[in-house]
Amino acid sequence: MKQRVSALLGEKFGREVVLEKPRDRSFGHFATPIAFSLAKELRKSPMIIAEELASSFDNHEYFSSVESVKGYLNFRLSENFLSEYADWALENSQQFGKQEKNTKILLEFVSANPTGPLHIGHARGAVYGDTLLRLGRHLGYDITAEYYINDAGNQIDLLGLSIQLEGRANILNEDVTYPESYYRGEYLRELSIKAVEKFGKEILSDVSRQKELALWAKDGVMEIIISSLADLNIHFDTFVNESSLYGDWDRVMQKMGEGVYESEGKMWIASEIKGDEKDRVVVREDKRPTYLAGDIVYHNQKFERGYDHYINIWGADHHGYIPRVNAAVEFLGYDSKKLETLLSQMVSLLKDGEPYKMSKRAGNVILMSDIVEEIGSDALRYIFASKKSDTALEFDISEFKKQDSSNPIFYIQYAHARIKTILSKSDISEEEILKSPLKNLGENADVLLFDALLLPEIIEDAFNSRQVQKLPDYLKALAASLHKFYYDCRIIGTEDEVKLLKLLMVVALSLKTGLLLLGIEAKDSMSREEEV
RNA sequence: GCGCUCGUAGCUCAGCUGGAUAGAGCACUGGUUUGCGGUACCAGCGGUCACAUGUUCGAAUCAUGUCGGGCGCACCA
Repeated sequence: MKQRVSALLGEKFGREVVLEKPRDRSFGHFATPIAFSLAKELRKSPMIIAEELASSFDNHEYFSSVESVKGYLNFRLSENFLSEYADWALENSQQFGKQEKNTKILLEFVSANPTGPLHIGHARGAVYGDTLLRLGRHLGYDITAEYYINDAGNQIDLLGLSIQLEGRANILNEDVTYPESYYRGEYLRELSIKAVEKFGKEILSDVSRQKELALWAKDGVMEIIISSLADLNIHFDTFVNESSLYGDWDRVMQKMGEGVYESEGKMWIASEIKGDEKDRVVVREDKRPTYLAGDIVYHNQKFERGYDHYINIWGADHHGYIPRVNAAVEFLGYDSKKLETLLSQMVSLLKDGEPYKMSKRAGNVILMSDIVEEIGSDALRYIFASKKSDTALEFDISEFKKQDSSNPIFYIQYAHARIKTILSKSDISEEEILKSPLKNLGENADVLLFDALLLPEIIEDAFNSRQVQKLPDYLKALAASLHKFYYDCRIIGTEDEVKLLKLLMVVALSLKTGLLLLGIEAKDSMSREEEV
């Protein structure tokens, strides 16, 4: 809708036209301050330019009016335009807001270490990534969702050690002295029990078998991770194991050419000349590769797989890591502009205004699965999708347990359910509703229709700017419009029943489509008894 | 110390490719249709957009500086 108007104006004025939403709806559907920017070139006052421009739109099929107000140019779309667009949307409900794009994107997110269950910080990155994935796919991008499994390096050894400690303490009943760093949490007990079943008790005491134990255990941990992601409606297309990459190391190092060099018995990447603070070690003196080495091979592999664009979603504490990976990509002969790294920031949880207690049982972290159990997947997804991902966030989960308008997710779903209820109560058939033209609706209904039809540009804007919170914001506003309309205007039994029902169908379509893109179920009815 | 980032209503946050009177929810106060789900709606209260300077017809938005918070500054991942 906006694209069409924008294209029309761009053509007419021979320049890019900024279209914005007027603050007050009485100003019209779209507005542009173009007269201000033209004022300088034309050496005329913005008011006069706006007047002239406005009058040049007389009787245009798209607009019922074009007015100039204080130098702004305000457009009001015609009923014909809106009605035809609504018809199209209802007829192609599966396609509403969809596009075709010939771009292949590799989206890597979560990629949490396979050493323990996901915690609340991981959940944010997971929701953010999955929401982007859904938005992008809806817009027609061919996106692959990938999880990178760090199954090499110290943390894997630590996993083996931690299972042994747990098993020795609880199965062999030994007095165990705990080292400074090891993993803790309930999942280790289960893993140690299963390990004994599979390998026998000896594996708990044999230090030389730590690695064997860990490599077996990480698959179990990945199962836990994958299943808790599935609870959030998040699924990955591909998994890449870090351990599988090192066979390629020599070839990749060759490919880096002068990007790597040897010094002090170690291999370094010359990342400083590519804008990093300093050069970094990639292979230690004892020949063990560093974490960066794995990432270099991994990114090489990504680029060799031939995507048009790459997106990584990382925890914000890794932001210092971006320059060195970009440097490696450049040395490998690829365009680092194709690699986009987005950050997901810390989360602090409150419950009833108090800091949420970390669970000892879980090893002093807040488990994602605990929160999902407490407030549900829909609410958790909504919370993370509704805030900018790259700023720190604090939220109180008690707010999302309420069953009233203070809980936005409830509020939106209730709007959808209200529409479904009305539609089911009316005697008019769906066919009849669809045939009826959306004309002479009156001002309130007209506003609602326009709001509902705005969804496609919201989706596009949210994805392109990577600011997924624009979608939940929109849905909340649309739900508010609906509730207000519902309150003001009776529908069943009125003369306008047919077309008002059609209007509501358009609203429901946008709500449902929008919720789906957030990975949230659009309910057809709300039950009062239901307590999350 | 250096780098990144944030500072908007009592609280949690939107708004930031410069544009019309700075928004929402919560909290607080007061109201609502002889009606389709009141699980809703309306109104009020509440702001020096951290501070300063600059650029501009126009700055919450851009630039510079100051103050304050967070994160990073590994041959850990």
